[in-house]
Amino acid sequence: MTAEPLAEALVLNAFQVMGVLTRTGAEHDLSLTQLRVLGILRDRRLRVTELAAYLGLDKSTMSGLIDRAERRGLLARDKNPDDRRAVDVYITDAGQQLAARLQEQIQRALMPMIDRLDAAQQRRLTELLDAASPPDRTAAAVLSPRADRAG
Amino acid sequence: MTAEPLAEALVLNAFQVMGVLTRTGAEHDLSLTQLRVLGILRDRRLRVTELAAYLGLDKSTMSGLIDRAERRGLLARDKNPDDRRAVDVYITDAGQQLAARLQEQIQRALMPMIDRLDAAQQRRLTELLDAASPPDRTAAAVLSPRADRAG
DNA sequence: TATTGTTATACTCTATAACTATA
DNA sequence: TATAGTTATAGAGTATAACAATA
Repeated sequence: MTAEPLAEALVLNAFQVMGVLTRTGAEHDLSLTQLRVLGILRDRRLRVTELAAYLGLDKSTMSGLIDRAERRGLLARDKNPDDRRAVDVYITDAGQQLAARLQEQIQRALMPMIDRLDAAQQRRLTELLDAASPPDRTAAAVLSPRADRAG
Repeated sequence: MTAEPLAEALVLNAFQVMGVLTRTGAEHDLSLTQLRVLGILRDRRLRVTELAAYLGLDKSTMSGLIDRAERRGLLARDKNPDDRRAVDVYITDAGQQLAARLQEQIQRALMPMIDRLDAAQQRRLTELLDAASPPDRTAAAVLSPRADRAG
């Protein structure tokens, strides 16, 4: 086999983890993208364009995502006082509460995977994943706030 | 910190791997779902309902996905000879070639992550990911054919 | 002129409900 | 009756292009 077994394991694992995130989000009618928006805004207030950059999306896409989350009371918009073109986006209390619940639920849903390893293996896997993951502040921010501060 | 560091590492890593898959697919105008369809059909011929079950999607969703892939010449439909209600779906030569190219490109795109580890670490990470991942034949099948046969 | 954000438009992905054809 | 697949419909997510307001 010329195939890279690690590549295969990474892809398989990623699909399983994303499955957990997708299903957990779906229980609250949240897409993966909305999940990330909530996670990112948990400890930041960002303008529309900055948020779009975090997610790698167009600003027009961002407008729609914010609209729908705002309609549900999870986010809100504010005029930026320094630049009257800009719009700041921030999470509401309701959004904050939902984000906290999601974090718990995701951790719990990942437990079956984690519990397949003993404590030493868990530590080792964490180290290796951290070592393999290039610093990237835009990637996750779904679990704890500033989960992305590694970079 | 009560947070589970392994959970966080898994999520961060999953987003990075999915980013690679999404970007690679996008270079060929393929969504993540179309990528998976192609991967699954690489070495199987399935009926519409079976394919939908693999992906966890409704059969009506599946119809649309197949329509669009068929229009692009990547898949084709066949009447099932044994059950005249059923429709078999299979990958075309063009689809097979595209799938092979995608596999190469994905492997190459994952290399920056993999190369951050030395050979022993790579083996160890592969083992740990395999140990942590519950058997799941529906998850991946994006890289090599039968990448999902672990279960 | 360039940037920020929204809107109009179009396409993909997704599910639900209704339908046809077969079993 | 139940199952296989398609179609109609609706909504979310996405990008491109055009626009208004501001810098």
